[in-house]
Amino acid sequence: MTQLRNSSLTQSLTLFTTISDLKQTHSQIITSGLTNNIFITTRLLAFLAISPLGDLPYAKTLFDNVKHDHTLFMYNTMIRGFSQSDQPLCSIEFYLRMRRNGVLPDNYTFPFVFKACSSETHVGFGRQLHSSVVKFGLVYDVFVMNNVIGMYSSCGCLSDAKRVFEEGGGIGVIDVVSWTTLVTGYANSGEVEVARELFDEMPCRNVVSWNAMIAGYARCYNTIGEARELFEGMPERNAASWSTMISGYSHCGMYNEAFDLFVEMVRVGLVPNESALVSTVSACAQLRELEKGVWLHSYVDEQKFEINVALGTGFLDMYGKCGNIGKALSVFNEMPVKNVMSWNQMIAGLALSGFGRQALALFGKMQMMGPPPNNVTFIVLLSGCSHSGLLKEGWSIYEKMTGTYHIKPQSEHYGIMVDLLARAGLLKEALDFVEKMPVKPHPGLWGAIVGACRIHGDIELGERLGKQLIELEPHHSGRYLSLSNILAAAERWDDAAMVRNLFKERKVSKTPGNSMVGTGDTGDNWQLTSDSTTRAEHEYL
DNA sequence: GTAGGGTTAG
Repeated sequence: MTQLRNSSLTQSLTLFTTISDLKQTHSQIITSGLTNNIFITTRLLAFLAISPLGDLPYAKTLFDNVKHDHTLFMYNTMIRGFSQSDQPLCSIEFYLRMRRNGVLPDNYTFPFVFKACSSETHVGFGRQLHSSVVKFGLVYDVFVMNNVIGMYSSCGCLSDAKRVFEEGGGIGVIDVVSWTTLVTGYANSGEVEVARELFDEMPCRNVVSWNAMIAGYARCYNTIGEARELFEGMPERNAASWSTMISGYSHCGMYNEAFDLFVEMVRVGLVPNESALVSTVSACAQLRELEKGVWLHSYVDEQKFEINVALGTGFLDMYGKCGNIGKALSVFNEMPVKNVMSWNQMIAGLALSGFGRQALALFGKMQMMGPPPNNVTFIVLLSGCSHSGLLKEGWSIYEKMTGTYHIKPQSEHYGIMVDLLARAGLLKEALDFVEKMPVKPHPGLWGAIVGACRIHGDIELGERLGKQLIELEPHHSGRYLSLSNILAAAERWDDAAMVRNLFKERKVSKTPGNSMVGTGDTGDNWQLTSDSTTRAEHEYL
């Protein structure tokens, strides 16, 4: 048996780079009888809980199995690990467990547990924690207080965040991070003007503060120009500044601008980061410009950048949207790690390229060896079935979603199901489906059935639904056109013309608000036009 | 004896 000395173990703990190395070392620790060594256990825990190569469930198991009492440091490590995981509630559980066991929190505990309650649903606990901070005399710790501000900000409680910020200012515990946190809070709550006022008031700014303000402006198409202005005028830029701007363009639908800025970033010799790459790939996908996407892919290969899940998913989306489904498949197959979005995107690519059956087959594989499907998986699958006319398969997917996976259908799922049934000519079934829906159907669902009635020649049903739909949405031009098309298909030219006239007279092609601009029309006038419908037209409807 | 923040991603 290998007898390890304490010091060599400690050394090896800082050296391993993979989880299997660590597990091997852990088993050596167990066989060497060193499990009672608090320091070694702590080092292991920290690696497992915090390192990107870590393994949180394994950390939890180790935590639960230590022989001695847990130290404050161990609790802090677990709280920190879970605060940046997908189960932040576990941080709160560890905090409560710590308090139950009589361990007192310190200035390292609070920042992470505040992060864990940065969602509207946990603001109540956040408030309790805030009063604990006061009780433990930590209001002079700027790290703790900035996290209080951050917690209130991301929970949408801007007035609380502002109050804490001002109180901090009163006792001299705010710094550039406090300002930036508050600027971000206002920008994310849609109060970008307030964010800008604060930004202008800042006693000093650094590159992160500038990036935060740019991100606030870049969120929205109306203000992206301001974002670019700040970007051009800032004293220094880092990779995040560029990727903030690029993702802003991509998010606002300005895909060419996103791509051009990425090219500019590379041209000036900067190394793009993960998020710049992901945003640019997504812009190429939206542009449906295969050449740009291929250029980006070869650039990534040349630079020997690692293609992680997000980037890989972006590439397969791009190839799928640009019509190169074979390349999308090879990217998908080569991805070492795939998440639910990667699978969804690949299924969508197949479905939208007309490979409905292959999409279903990939879903079968996903059920066996992939992550659990989510609501998006089913949207993608159902629309694939609808696209390829796979009626029976669509029904069974829908049943699997609600039965096996207990996913509650949303309006998207309902819409696709109606489309699927109506396209297949099952008009009565589609109608039945809409009438039995537990939520109020969107008028568009009836519209889909009316359209299908025309294609399948069910004039009677189409006419009845078409009239109802006009009553439901008298200002929607498409509703008049659907009815008119149905009547024309039945060669009832006079009726069809009457509906078209009605539509013209009601001026429904323009919304009342818009028609008043530049035409001299008044709202009353529009109303009058609407009322001037002839008796025959009224009777027809 | 060990530690920490605010910006960017599908």
